[in-house]
Amino acid sequence: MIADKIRAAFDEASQRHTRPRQLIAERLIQHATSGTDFTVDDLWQELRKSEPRLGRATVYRSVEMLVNMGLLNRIEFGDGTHHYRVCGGTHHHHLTCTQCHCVVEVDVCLPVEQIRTIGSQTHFDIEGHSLSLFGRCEKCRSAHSA
Amino acid sequence: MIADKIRAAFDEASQRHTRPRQLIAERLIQHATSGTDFTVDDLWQELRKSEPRLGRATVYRSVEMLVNMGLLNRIEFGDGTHHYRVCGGTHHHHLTCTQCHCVVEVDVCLPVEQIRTIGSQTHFDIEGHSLSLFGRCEKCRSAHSA
DNA sequence: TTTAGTGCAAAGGCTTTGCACACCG
DNA sequence: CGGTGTGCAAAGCCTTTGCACTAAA
Repeated sequence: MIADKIRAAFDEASQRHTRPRQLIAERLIQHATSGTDFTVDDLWQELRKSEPRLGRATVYRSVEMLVNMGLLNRIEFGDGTHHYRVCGGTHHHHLTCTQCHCVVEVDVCLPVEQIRTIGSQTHFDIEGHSLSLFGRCEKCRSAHSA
Repeated sequence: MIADKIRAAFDEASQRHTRPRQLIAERLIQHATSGTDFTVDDLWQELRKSEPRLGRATVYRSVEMLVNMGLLNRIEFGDGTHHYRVCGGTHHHHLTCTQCHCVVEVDVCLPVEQIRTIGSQTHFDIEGHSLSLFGRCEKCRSAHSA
């Protein structure tokens, strides 16, 4: 379960159970459950509601840690902005609406043997890939169909 | 030819042939020819050698314009940095070395019918996609094989 | 001459860092 | 208590903006 993974990640990376990290973990679990993505600032604003003194830097530090541990996925948009998203582990990619920035998980992927071929052609040791699809979601299409 | 495309892009988007734009075009043609990618700052530094008074903002403005016209491709790295690259038009993707950041063009791509399927499943009007492969290039692998 | 395009410097946004303090164990 | 983790504010980066000026047409 994702909630356990998040808590385990904090445990593994640190020596103390602090209130800020508990709050961050809780909020991330909610995001994981609802499948919503967020910016560091989103997260900070949300957390500040219940803990006004929580520092922005703390949020940045936790997010960085979780990204390094592979629990949080950084989604880059073409315009240089980016969101984060809890990634439970299964390999998947994202389809983002270019208008409202909503994100949907998709399970398209590159054929494995194609990746292998590229690896041997280029003499690269291929470690990973990221695939982003862009388009307009149903809502935005109908809203702007005029 | 790519050189013509770059010049044509400047012509189309503007009314005057200025020295800064000529210099930028020239430099981009070189990058296109050698297949090297670059940051805005790289480009600015290079141009400053021959034209010390050339402003950073001018480079930013030109790069933005060319990205919008599809002639320059912004490559996002996982760590939030990004490079630009002259893209002659043919559809392709990039394989980047996670160690030295060198970039190779590859012609892998998602099967078209998969994209279509996703579109209808998600009710998105899919407009495009970006695919990045990461790995370690031959040089870096042998250098660090120890 | 006219005004698009430029250079400069200041302002902006996001992120990181330094440091004293708090608080977990 | 001891030291990790925190909050705060300052500093850093990269990028954009405002504005007076330059130089293409």
